[in-house]
This record gives sequence, structure tokens and C-alpha cells, in this order.
Amino acid sequence: MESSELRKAGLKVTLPRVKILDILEQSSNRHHSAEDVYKALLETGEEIGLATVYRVLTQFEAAGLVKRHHFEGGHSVFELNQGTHHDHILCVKCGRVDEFVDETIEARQQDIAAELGYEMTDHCLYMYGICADCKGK
Amino acid sequence: MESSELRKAGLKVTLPRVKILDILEQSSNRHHSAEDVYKALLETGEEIGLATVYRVLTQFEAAGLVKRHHFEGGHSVFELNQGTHHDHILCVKCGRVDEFVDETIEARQQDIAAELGYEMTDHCLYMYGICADCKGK
DNA sequence: TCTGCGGATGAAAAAGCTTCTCATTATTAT
DNA sequence: ATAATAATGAGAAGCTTTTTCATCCGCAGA
Ligand SMILES: [Mn+2]
Ligand SMILES: [Mn+2]
Ligand SMILES: [Zn+2]
Ligand SMILES: [Zn+2]
Repeated sequence: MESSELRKAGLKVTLPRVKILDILEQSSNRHHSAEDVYKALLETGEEIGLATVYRVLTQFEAAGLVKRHHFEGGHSVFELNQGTHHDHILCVKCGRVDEFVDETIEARQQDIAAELGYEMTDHCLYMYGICADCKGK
Repeated sequence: MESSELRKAGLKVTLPRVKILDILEQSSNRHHSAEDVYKALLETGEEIGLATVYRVLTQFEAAGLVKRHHFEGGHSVFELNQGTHHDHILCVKCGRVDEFVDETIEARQQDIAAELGYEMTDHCLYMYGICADCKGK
């Protein structure tokens, strides 16, 4: 139930927040731009402004409910935060996104940061390529 | 000499192109936003429009003279392409940027892409943290 | 050195994404 | 139910980047 998640995050239970969380949880795609969410709301008949979508997604990010990514192309994409870190590989032809975690890479990153004198707070690895489906054509 | 590099890249030798390449080669910073380059041009007394800066940097990228990166914060940064791939670690406090290459990570990336059925075309790893200097305060 | 063509430039407008403003409305604690 | 407070919608504005278009320049050929 979305309302308890919102309350737990210290957010008032409002219609826009419930509907947006609903879309993030129900949609078959895990990665959404603000525009994607806005259009999905329109399709369900909700008249929620784009500014509100941006505000709510930013609040969800601050509350730890979603993660924001900067895929190439300028705009942000959001996905439900399910607690575990992962990285992304994107098809440059069709836009498909796959997720992965690799402990070898994660460990090396920690070492490199330490070697360079950094205390690492975050990291993201984006790989771009042509997916199996798109290779055939 | 900049003009021969431009000719080699198939670009006409124009004042904006020479000056911009000059800034990229002479500056102590390796990573520049378009705005950075524009301001540096103004400081040397050159009246070159921002649109031209964007155009030239995009052409340099297409010609393989520079690499474009998308650090967090929305805008692109450019650096001279010295042929060898490297990744980046950025200080979230002071903006410092360090570069590194790690063969273990590079190799794992190839494996992961292959496992997921992708033919990898590009990749970028951004690490964020607090640098040695900024940790002290 | 002169000429002419195609490409390059500058200035301003426009585009695309995101944030802000402010009047109105909804939520929550009492 | 009421009051205090926060959230919303619509539109304006902000920022980075691209496009438009009239003018200008580099450069190959004469
Ligand atoms: Mn993901
Ligand atoms: Mn670099
Ligand atoms: Zn594909
Ligand atoms: Zn620092």
C-alpha cells in the first residue's frame, strides 16, 4: 500500500504522490523520465501537472524512495530504489536497459578511490552498446 | 601547431577553431565546459560567440579531437582526446577531477557486456567522493 | 594575386528539460 | 470542524544547447 510508504518517508499522502508511486511500482519499465510518468498519469485520466511530477520525483529521491540517473541524452530517469546498488548497460539502437552488479568491479572501485585519496560517496557505470535483438539487423 | 591538426581532421583553419584548440591544449585544466572555453576566449580578448564554441566543440568531437563527458549537473564537459581511454573520479566538494585506468575493470566490463548479449560501443565510469584536501575540513 | 564557392560565423531566437512563483486548494493535528 | 501548514497547478522563467539566417571568410583554382 502506497500511503504507508509515503507516511514512512515523512511525506503527506496526496493524490499526485500516490498515483506517481503507483506508476513506478506497477509499470513494466523500471526506468522512467519525468515526461514518461506525466504521460502515464494522463493515460490513467489523472490531470497532474508536469511541475508536480518533477517536484514529487525530487522529493521521492530525497526520501530515498527512488534513484535518479543521468543516462546520455540530457534528461534524468528515475527508478524505484529497491535498496541494492546496480549499474546499467543501454542499447544505443532501441533504448533497452539492462541492469547488473559485479563484485569485482565494485571492489576495484573502492581500491582506486582509496589509492587516489578519495572517500567515495557514489559511483555509476554506464555501458553502451548494441543489444542481442538489434545486432541482427 | 594547431593548424596542421585541424587540416588533418578535415576542418578549415579558422580563427575560432585555432583559438579553441589552443585553449584546450594550453590550459592547466583538462576538463572544460563550453562556458569555460567561452570565458577563456573572452579573457584572451577574442570575441567568439557561444554558439560557435558549441559548434566547434561538437565538430572536434566528431573529428575525434576531443572527448565529451556528462558529469553530474547537467552540462557537458570536453577534454582533448589523447587516444587512451580513461575514467574519472570527481570531488563533490571542490570539483577536482582525477583520471584513472584499471585493466581489471575494463576486462570485467567486456565480459559483462558479452554475457548480456551486447556488443559494447562505449562505457563510462564516474566515481564521486571527497578528495584528500577536502576531507581535512 | 584575384575570384568565387561552399563552408563558417555571430546574433538572436528557439528548443528541451527543469525549477520557481504565487494564488488556490488539500492534508493533518487538534 | 478548524486552523495551521504544506502541496498543487499553471505559467513564467532559468539554463544549457541547438537552430536560423544573413553576412563573412578560407581556400582551391585561375
Ligand atoms: Mn536501474
Ligand atoms: Mn579526462
Ligand atoms: Zn537494442
Ligand atoms: Zn575536493
